[in-house]
Amino acid sequence: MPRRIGRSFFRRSVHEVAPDLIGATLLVAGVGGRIVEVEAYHHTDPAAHSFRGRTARNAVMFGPPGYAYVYRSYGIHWCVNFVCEPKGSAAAVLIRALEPLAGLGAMRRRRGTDEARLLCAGPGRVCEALGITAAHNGMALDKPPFEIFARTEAREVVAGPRIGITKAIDKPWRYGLKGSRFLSKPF
DNA sequence: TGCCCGATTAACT
DNA sequence: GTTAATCGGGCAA
Repeated sequence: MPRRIGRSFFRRSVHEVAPDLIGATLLVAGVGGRIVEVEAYHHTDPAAHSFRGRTARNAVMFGPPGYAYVYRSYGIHWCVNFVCEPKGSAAAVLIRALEPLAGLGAMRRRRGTDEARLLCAGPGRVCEALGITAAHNGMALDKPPFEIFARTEAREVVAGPRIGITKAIDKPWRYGLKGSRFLSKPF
């Protein structure tokens, strides 16, 4: 049986947690799959929402690790992060893509497509497929509806520049499962 | 208050 | 390759 990830998993550097999440399994109310792509953000990082200090939107990032930070992107999509590091670092890992494994029917219905590769390839798509909305902002990651299981097999992680940002674009803080066909973009 | 831009996506040409 | 959809944050005035 896979090991359930607890809150202490997230109380480390965001750059340790991020690659460690590659290959882990994320479920929301039983729907989800293997995490194949994430990005790391930190309050010292100009590209991070927490860079300019705490606001109503990013307040969860400034709280304790092991909680979900969900925000509205471009006024349309939802994106989910896992808050990391001791409280105050305002660091988080953005979940960018999954390999769909559980609840495929629900994902297809929510996403309006049958193509497995397009169900969870991108942060907005992950949230739509898993039914994540503002209602999940601030929820604990070790309690329902969230379930996260540690990876059980060795896997090769690749790193590269983050996507969709204009600041700190040189930082190689995007991590992915090497060779996965479920990435939002190849590395 | 008003204006611009963004950790995006899908539907265009 | 380009663009619309749509809204909160940041900054200028």
